[in-house]
Amino acid sequence: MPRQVDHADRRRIVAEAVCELADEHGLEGVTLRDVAARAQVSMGAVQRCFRTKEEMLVFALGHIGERIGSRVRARLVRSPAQSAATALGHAATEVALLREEHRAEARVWLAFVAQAAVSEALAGTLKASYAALEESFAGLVAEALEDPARTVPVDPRREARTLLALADGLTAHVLIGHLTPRAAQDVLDAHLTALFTD
Amino acid sequence: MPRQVDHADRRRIVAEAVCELADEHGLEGVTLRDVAARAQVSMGAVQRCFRTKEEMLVFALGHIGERIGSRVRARLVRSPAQSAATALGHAATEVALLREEHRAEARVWLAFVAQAAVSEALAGTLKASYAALEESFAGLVAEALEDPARTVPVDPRREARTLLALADGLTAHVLIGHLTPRAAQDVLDAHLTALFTD
DNA sequence: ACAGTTCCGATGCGCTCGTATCGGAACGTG
DNA sequence: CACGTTCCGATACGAGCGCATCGGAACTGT
Repeated sequence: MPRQVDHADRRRIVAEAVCELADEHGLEGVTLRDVAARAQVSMGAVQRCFRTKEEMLVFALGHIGERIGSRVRARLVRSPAQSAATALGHAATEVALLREEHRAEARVWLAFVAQAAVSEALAGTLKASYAALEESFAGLVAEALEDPARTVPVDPRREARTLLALADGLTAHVLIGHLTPRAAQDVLDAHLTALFTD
Repeated sequence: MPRQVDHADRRRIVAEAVCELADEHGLEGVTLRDVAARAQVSMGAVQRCFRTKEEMLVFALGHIGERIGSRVRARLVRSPAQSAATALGHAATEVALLREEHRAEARVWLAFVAQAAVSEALAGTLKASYAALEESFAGLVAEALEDPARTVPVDPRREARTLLALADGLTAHVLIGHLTPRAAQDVLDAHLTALFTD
């Protein structure tokens, strides 16, 4: 067996470059040449890792989805003593990518979501990510609201979907400058408070 | 004065073509040639209406924003006798573009939102549309919740922002296939019900 | 009818894109 | 130390892009 290369690792490096460029110029500003340059490899190397550009984009989407998902999961288990409600608030904030240092990820994610509306391959990857998030959220909502003294019954799945959609919508509105991150956080907090005080 | 052409009208026709193509192949699938062909005019005519492609896209965004906005406004005044709460529900459904026949508009809108995250020109137009919607919604929320018997005070502006973000998030989730239109409508209805029964 | 102005369809240019190709560098193996 | 395999950098290619150009069609006012 002659010269071998860690393909998995290179794919990750390339995916990072894709995300950086998508953050700066949008998804359509991502070209193979620029990606290769940013990743400090040759175009040939990129082509060896991914047969086509679409394959590269799909991998990059999965990569960033994995990163966000694992950060959310980390938030959920960091402090086992916290209430489910608190955990849910943290996780939702994480999903909404409101913190300044995650603005880039938010832009990339939004670009992928828009593209997924017309690309079956991207849509599949995205749906998997969202399904996993919805599951996590639904579990947390159920746990946080299992108080038998509640006057109004709540559908955990529906509340999870609400939270997820709200987080995504807030992310978009922050990105285009309609809301400040602070205002978005305020909206999110108010929604959660209302959810847990009914 | 020699031969004259209704430029405003042609711009509208071209904008329609832009939206149709953006719906089918995403915003980056929109080329001047395809737009001209779809609008049944020559490329030269398109170039006469819009100096650059970006100018064309900005106009198209404004055009579709105007269409959606006026539809929302129509919903708000159609039946003056309806309660503010009902009007708000209708308007929110309209903004979320959940009805099948508006799916195309939703895809176009999402494409523009994503692009606006990296394009100042588009972001400006979008912000104006959202600001107007938020204003309308905030007014309706205030009207619907002016019941002095309410136990918990509500910030109309914040609720308007919540509603707007939720609607946008739901739109995106429907487009990528994570939610069915029915499920999205269900989420929206539940949110409004909770808002008006607290 | 003619002159003057506006408009636009056709065409070309320069560029960038994604992809295909291939010769040689790199390296484990016998 | 060659040999064989794997890898990749450089380059070529055809397609498609946005944009510029321009000659003549179309139409108005005289």
